[in-house]
Amino acid sequence: MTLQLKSSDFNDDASRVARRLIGAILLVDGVGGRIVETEAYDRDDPASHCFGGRTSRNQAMFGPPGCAYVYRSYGIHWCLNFVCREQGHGAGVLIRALEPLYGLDVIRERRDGRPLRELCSGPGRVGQALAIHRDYNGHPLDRPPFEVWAAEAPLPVSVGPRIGISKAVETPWRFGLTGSGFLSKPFREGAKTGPSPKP
DNA sequence: CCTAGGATTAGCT
DNA sequence: GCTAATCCTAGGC
Repeated sequence: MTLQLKSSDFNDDASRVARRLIGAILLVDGVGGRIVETEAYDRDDPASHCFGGRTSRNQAMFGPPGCAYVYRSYGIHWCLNFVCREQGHGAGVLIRALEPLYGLDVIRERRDGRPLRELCSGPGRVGQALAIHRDYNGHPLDRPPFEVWAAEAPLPVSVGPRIGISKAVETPWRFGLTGSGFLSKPFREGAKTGPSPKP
């Protein structure tokens, strides 16, 4: 944990940011862990909340890069995204899963004592574990309560289609730490890219 | 104004 | 595998 990401690190294509975030450490009030799964969403992407332009819900995604975009999912869950690209573009990275490492007691309590594997393995679970809520919408990620620390070494990253969407279902903008036991779902075999572990 | 449906999860069959 | 839970936005009239 040596390099804290700043807003300029997010001024890039969402897919590149999404891949680069695998292995990074995300903390909210000191609680969190290693990011093991992300998805990219862009403006000209029918699956994105930004598709069709600016609305009251998605306005944070059109704000400065390196801020949070928080949305309510299925009326139940709060999901966390990192805003990407230049201000006004409309792009983001959904944080889909963490390997919980910091503040485990707090996380377990918020997650009702569920098993370790189920604490942060899904976007709604991440939201609950880190106590994400609407007041964080638009909040800069390089200021408290957020901290995002860069991954320290190149890691094996799996790539595949995004989950739970009905449009652009084939776009391979889901990224995951290869072999992690904390993914929301496994990746198809052979969906690897970047450095891979020796067989 | 009205309402369909969603970047999900947990619990049950 | 199936589906209820639950809110609120976005889009239609």
